[in-house]
Formats: sequence, C-alpha cells, structure tokens
Amino acid sequence: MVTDSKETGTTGGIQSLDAALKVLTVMASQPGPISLSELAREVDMPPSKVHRYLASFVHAGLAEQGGRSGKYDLGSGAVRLGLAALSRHDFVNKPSAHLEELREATGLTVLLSVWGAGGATVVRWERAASPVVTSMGLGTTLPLLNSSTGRIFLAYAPPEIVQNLLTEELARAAETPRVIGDLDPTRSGVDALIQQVRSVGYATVFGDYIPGLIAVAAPILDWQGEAQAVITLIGTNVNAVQPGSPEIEHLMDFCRSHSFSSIGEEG
Amino acid sequence: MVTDSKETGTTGGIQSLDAALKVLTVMASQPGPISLSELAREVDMPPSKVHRYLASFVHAGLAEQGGRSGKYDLGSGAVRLGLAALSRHDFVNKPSAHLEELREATGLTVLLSVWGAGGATVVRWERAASPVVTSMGLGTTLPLLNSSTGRIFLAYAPPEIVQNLLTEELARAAETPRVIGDLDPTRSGVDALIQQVRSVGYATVFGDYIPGLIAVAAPILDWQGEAQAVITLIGTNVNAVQPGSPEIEHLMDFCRSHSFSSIGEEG
DNA sequence: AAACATTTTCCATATTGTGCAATACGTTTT
DNA sequence: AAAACGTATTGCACAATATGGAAAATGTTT
Repeated sequence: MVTDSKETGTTGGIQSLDAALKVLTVMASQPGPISLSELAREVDMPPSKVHRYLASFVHAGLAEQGGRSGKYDLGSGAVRLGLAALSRHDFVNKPSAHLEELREATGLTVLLSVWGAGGATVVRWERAASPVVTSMGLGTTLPLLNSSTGRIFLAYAPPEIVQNLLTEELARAAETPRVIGDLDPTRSGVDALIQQVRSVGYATVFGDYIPGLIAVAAPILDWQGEAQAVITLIGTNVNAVQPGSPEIEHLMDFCRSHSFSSIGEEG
Repeated sequence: MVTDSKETGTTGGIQSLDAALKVLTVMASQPGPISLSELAREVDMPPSKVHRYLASFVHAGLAEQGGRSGKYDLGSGAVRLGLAALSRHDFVNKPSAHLEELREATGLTVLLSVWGAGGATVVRWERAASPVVTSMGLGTTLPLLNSSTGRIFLAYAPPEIVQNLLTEELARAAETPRVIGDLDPTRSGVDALIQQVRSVGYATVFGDYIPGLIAVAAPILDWQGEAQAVITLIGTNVNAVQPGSPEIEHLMDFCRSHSFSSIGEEG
C-alpha cells in the first residue's frame, strides 16, 4: 500500500533518502538554478540538511553548483540518468534508429521530441545540409502554440498534461498579440486548431516560431492514441509543407509505422 | 573523476545517500531491467540494503519494478528529471563557465567554437598572458582544413553539414597548393585525416593557419556523438602539442567532462 | 569599512540506517 | 502435486550515522 497522503511516512524505504529525493524533485520542478536557502525553504528543511544532500548529489553528478552565484542546479549526471531511462522506451529508441532514413528521403532536418517538464523537448536531432538555426539544439524546449511540434502535443497528448503550459502561453499571447499568425489565442481558437490538426494528422508552421523556417510535425501514438513522441521536419522550402507534398507523405508513413494506433481521422 | 578511489568516503555529504546514488548510477549504466540480487552483487551491498534504497526510489518514481519478474528499472521520474536537466543544459554556456580554469591550467589561450552558418565560429575567448598576436576575435570563422578547430568539426560533425564547405576548400586548395603542409587535399586525403583525428580524439596544427602559432582542439560531444562545440588551445610553444603533453591531457579531460559520449577510439 | 545575507562546517544527541536471519513468494524440478 | 530452490521482502537489536542549532567562513551590498 502506498498511502502516504499525510504522515504515514513509512514507504518501506529510507527516510533520509526520501527526504533527499524530495529535494531533487523540487530542484527538477524549478525553472532554473536555485539558491540553497530558497531550496531549503521550498522543501521545508533546515539549510544545513539540504546542503549535505546537495553535497552528495554534486558528488554523484546529479547536481552542480553554478560558478560564483553559489546556486545549485541539476547536473550532467541527471541528463545521463534521464537519457538512460529514456533509452528503455521503445517509443524513442525504435524511431531513433530510422531517423536518418527519413532525413535522406526528405532532405530536411529531422527531430524527435518527447514531453518533458518544460514542454516539448528535443531528444534526437538529425541535421540536413540546409542552413538551420543554431540557437536550437538537443534539449531545446519548443512552444506549444507557435511550433508545429508543440501543436501536435497539444492535439495528441492527454489534456491534463498540456493544460498548465497552455494557459500560460495563452496568457502570454493575449498580452503580445500578433505573434501567432494563424491562430485565435483563445480557448475556442485552440479547440479549432486541435480539431484541424487531428483531422489531417499533422501540423505545419510557416516561420511563426523562427522567421524563414517551415516545419511539419506528426505524432507517434501509443495504444491509447496518445502521443508518446513527435517527429518534426524542418526546412526552408515552403513547398515541403503544402498538403500532399512528398515530404509530408514520408513523415506520415514514418509515424504510422512506429505508432500503435492510427493517426488522423480520429476514432 | 574526483579521486575517491577507495575509502575517501567523506564527500561532505551523507553516506547513505552516496551509497543509494551509487545504486542508481549502476542501474543507469545497465542496459535494461536488473534483479535485486544481481544489482546488490554489482554494487557490493547486502540485498536488504539495496532493497530499501529501491523502495525509496520507486516511491519517488525514479525506479519502477517490472510486473511479476520482480526486476527493477529506471522509472518515468528519471525521464522527467533528465529532461528537466537537459532543457537547462547547453553546450556553450556550461563549458564557458570553466574556460578560465583551463586557461590557468595550461597557460594557453582558450577558445570555444560552435558550428555556425559560415563554418566553425569562435564564440568564447579566454586569452592567456603570453603574447598571442592574432587578428582573431569573437565571431571569427575558422577554416575546415587548415585549423585544428575546423578539423575537429570535420571529424565529429555530421558529414552533411560540413560537406559544402569541404568541397569549397578542397577546390581552393587544389588551385593554391602548398598551403596545407600535412594534408593531401583530396577526398581520400581528407578521409585519412578524419580517421587519424578520431583515433586520438584531438587535432593539432603547427603554424599551418597562422605562422608561428600552434593549436590543439578537441570536441564536446552530445549523446549522439556529434560535436556540439570545440575547445581549442592556442600558443607558441611547440612542446604543448606533442602527444601526451600535459596541455593535451587537460584539454581532453575538460572536453570529456562536458561530453555525453566518449571521445576518440571511435565506437 | 561595516552590516548583511548565504553558504559551509562543527558537534553532541538520539534518531535512523544497517546487517543478519527469518519469512513470504514464485518458479522449476521430481 | 509436492518439494526443492532461488529470489524478494520484512523484523529486530545495536551502533553507526543523520540531524539541526549555532558558529564560522564566504561573499555581497550599503
């Protein structure tokens, strides 16, 4: 039984470890580096305690201490750990092996993203020759409304999971209008977008996120019809994102062959 | 490594936590699910101890126990943690913070380059005391064949992205022979160079680009094995670029510690 | 230079993790 | 089917170890 709603405490594990992992979890939920004192406040523990936990985490590479600011953040060991965990999921591994074929078939840069804490996160990256943005790379998180990748998660991920980011981005869109060309930044506008995406099974974007770049994205679905990963093609030629283009056909074939339920024309 | 060869123990942290994190690390290094007993053997701890650690990890979502096989594996919490870490980690700013240490350790000018539109582009710059006269600065693009930096990209960047520049430089080299001392400016000559660079993991240059200057460069690799950035040491003392020199050791250590896959002895 | 805010270390105390061994569980063998 | 085995899980007494308050170091602001 895992009922530890309030003060059960007894997880069958080790108390100090539970406490330490709570610290780690909170650190992961934070948007960026955090100071010891703030972290201690956040987890409601004395700073000295947290400090010792952090010393162990740093020793293991899970955390690191930023330069002279003294702030702590997740370290490269955490990345390694996460990638090891990720590599056990077939939804990432299987497609990854064939990403290069898709790049060759389309001549476009191909990327594979999964849903992480901060949103759509790029975990695989297959570059094409054509000039691509340098500000993006592995680990980049993509916006929900402005990117084709994000729009696929919007349409195919469980609503609860995108809800937070969605409200956040809608609020931001309301303050800064005109940033999203083809979308009415309201709930109903979003619903319309979702319906549209689902009906065709892919999402396109024409330089909305990065000027001069076009992108198409489609989902890799599990048995429940939820997006486990998203494949995105990036390029500069607008023809590639016209409905029925060979690039889109290749993308859809790829995603279909790695999915466990059918895409588009929703059931 | 942080020299904790045997019984240093005192990490400033917590012993039980160190032990627990070792378990987690070993689990990550494993190719798949692992049984409690085997894991206990692997980390050389009593099974009961490991079991309790695992209970806490499972509680935190970092690990999960597979069906009835009883085997343990990394859990979705590990993925979340890793993606959170990944989105904050970038291959330019993280190493940049430690560039100065490398300069102090080697006494050489240190620079960090990434692949930009026009080729290898210098984006960080840590100059040493020694008079390194040069017209180089931030934003300088370095040649592919003549510079150690460029040669690392040649060997460790995806072929497609260096292809254009390569053919261009080869054509120029054919017209103006003798500019490249140690290289046969043909496709096969380039292939030989790539093999050589990959086998040692770094590239050196003796005044080929700028007379009187020597340089060593090594890659920072992402987990796809592609060069995300290149670290270069520049100086005037030829001894620094002899195989096995302390300068090269420092450089390789630095790059290894910021990489996510192993450099050299290519896999 | 002084006042402040944070991080880091020290130390006595008892809370908590430890290891051994017993038990429960599941799988394979006879 | 029963028994024999390997593995995961839990109890228990003891001492090793984590704990938190406060002091010391470190860095930052006035």
